[in-house]
Amino acid sequence: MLDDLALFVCIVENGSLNAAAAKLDMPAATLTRRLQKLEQALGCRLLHRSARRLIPTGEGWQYFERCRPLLASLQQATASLDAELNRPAGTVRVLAPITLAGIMYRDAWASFLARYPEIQLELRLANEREDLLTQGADLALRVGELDDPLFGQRLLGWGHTTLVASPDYLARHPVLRAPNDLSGHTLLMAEPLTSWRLQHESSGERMTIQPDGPVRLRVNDMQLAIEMAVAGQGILYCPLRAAEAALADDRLRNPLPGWRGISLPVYALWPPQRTLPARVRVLLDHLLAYSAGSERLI
Amino acid sequence: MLDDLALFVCIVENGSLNAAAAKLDMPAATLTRRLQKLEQALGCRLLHRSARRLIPTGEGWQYFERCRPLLASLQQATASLDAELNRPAGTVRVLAPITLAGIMYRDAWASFLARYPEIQLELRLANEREDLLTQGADLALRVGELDDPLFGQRLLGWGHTTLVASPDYLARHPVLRAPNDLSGHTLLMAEPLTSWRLQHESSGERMTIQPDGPVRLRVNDMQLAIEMAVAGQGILYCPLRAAEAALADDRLRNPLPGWRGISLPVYALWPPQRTLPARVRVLLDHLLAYSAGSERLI
DNA sequence: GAATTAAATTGCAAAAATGGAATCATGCTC
DNA sequence: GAGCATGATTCCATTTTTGCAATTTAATTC
Repeated sequence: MLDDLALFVCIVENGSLNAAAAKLDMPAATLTRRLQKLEQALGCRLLHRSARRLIPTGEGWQYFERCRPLLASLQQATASLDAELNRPAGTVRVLAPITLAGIMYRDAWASFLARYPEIQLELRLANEREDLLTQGADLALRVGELDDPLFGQRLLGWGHTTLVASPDYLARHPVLRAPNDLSGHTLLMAEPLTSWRLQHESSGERMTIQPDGPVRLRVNDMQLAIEMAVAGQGILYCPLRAAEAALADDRLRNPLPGWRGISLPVYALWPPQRTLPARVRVLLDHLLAYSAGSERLI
Repeated sequence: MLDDLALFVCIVENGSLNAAAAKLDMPAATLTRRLQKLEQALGCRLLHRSARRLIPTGEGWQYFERCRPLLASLQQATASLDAELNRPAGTVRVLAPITLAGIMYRDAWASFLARYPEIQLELRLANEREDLLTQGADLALRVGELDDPLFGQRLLGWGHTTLVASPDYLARHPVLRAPNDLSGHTLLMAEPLTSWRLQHESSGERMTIQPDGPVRLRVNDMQLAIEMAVAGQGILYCPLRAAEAALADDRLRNPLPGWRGISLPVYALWPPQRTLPARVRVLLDHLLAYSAGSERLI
């Protein structure tokens, strides 16, 4: 109906069925019939047509004048939207765990923003896994294995974890020899790393510790947790990357030599759709390149 | 495409395919498929849909926001136009011979205008038969038989004609006994009555005279021609109705007793279309009623 | 006035859309 | 956590629409 109206407008604009047919790249026969259908639907004749002339009726003119600007706006709107959506511009909404985004990918956001000045990045950080669809997000970063096979996903890299404590703390407390020794220590818990999963470096043996008893501090800010560890307040299980600087200059050490935290896969996840909008596509590519650049060690 | 977009907007407005299907009175299956087709055409997903949820994507929201107001305007425009065109309002353009409209139907226009205050009447008067379509006219009045069977037509009545001359003129000139006697007289010709067609009242015998020789005055204004006849300038062939008043008070007489001008059919003619717009319909009805009221004697 | 020609329309086979029923998926209740 | 109920999707017979070619129509030219 609206499409037929658009055809009618095109016919009037071009002055004949054949001209409109050429412009629209469809047979004139179709135009005739759809015009007839439209006239029937509207209950009035729109064009007086004979083999040689094509003259709008009074009704035809009225419909033409009233509908043409609106139809033109609509077509322009869809065309410009189409162009916009196929250009890396607009808002990209990303869901990510707080620490992952705030520490591991901090530089990735910065370079992304610098590279795509027309994209507005909206980071919605939360340690809880939120629903991509209800949040209206374009992309999510997830740590750990994914369960939804319908969603698009790519492995970005691996997030390494480690136990840390300050030399000061270690000097004041019993030496750790095995993971179970942790139960005698003061522990700091940084969400969302509530399960401490360790792996023996040579044997590959794995252990999972649920530090539920003697936790001195539980905080959902990784930076603060690390500062507390540096301050000698206890042993912390945290992303390797977050503690890198402190480990490098010996403000923190691994309290359990021979053991390290396991590595968790970091995935990018997006809603099921065949083709990703350009603005999301370029972010994904950027994140992939960034992860590869840091040797997938996050 | 635009129709599909309208469907999409309706789906978003109603929150689900089934709700939209109910409102639009079409099966949900159709909605699904046309939505899929639209998404394919636009090259992006518009709605995240699962069995229980229906959430517009970023693209979906953009299309929705941009297109909804335009689509609403369009639908409203067509709806209001539809209502308007089915109401006796707007402009009616009428083609008619000058004398017919100016003298015979003068009162009809007046009463029509009084009765339909919302109609603008546009009378395009010309003695030449002009093309309804190219003139963009809704209705034409035509005197004499019509030849185009495709156009809509109705007989409005009969236009009687007559010969007239002033008593003064008749006293100064030889008495007429038969039509051929006209050739000895001074003749006044009022366009478009260039063929003088006479009929014997009792025998029905018909004669056509082409007064090409001795025409004193040829004018395309009937009123002026009559005034010249009243002034005794010659014999005039004119519509009976135009001379009625002068005949009644003996300023004019029939110069050829026993003969009268023939009667010509007066038709209303309109472009081929099944249903006439309301504003034209009421004018036609009005003219028919007017003609019947004057006993079809014009 | 007859032939020409450009344009709209129609006929027919093929392709596409439709409508109703069955199926599949998933959030909600018990 | 299993069953239920709702909503999207798919299947298939039917109707509608399309595309091409042939036909008709009417203005223009010779």
